[in-house]
Amino acid sequence: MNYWLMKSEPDAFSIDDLANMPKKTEHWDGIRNYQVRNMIRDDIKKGDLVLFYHSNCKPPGVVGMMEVVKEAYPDHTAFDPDSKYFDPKSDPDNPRWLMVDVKFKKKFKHMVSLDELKANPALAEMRLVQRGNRLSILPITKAEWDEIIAMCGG
DNA sequence: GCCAACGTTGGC
DNA sequence: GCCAACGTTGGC
Repeated sequence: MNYWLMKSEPDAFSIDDLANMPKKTEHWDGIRNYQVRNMIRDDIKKGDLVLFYHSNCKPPGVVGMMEVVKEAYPDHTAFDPDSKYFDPKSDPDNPRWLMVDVKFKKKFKHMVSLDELKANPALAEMRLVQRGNRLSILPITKAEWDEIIAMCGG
């Protein structure tokens, strides 16, 4: 069992949007970074738990929890010329981009803002709070997961 | 294979 | 809207 953090801009797709999906489940599409693609391909497993992070908003922070319910499969938006994620170099016979499906588990009573994450010494090693981090999916240790769950008020 | 130009992310 | 960080592209 691994732990992850996934970022989304709430204007585009928020935790409430996920909670309102049929079966509270959606595919996490649009990943166009090779490091993140490799994590999806190799490391993200069914049953893994994921923090939902709202980025590029006020305030940014962790707002809830979800679970991986389907492991890596081709990201079909790469083949759709009308999609903003269209990538003409992704061959349907050898897809370059992958995605997983995630299911809503819980919205935190108290969102854990980026400021709070940065202020907690136990989380100083998280890549999220280090400068220059731009990956949209990050691995989280069990200790970090437990720390953040303790901060969110359940 | 170097590296400048360019595009994107995301906090502020 | 600014801009630092940094990944990607493409000329050479």
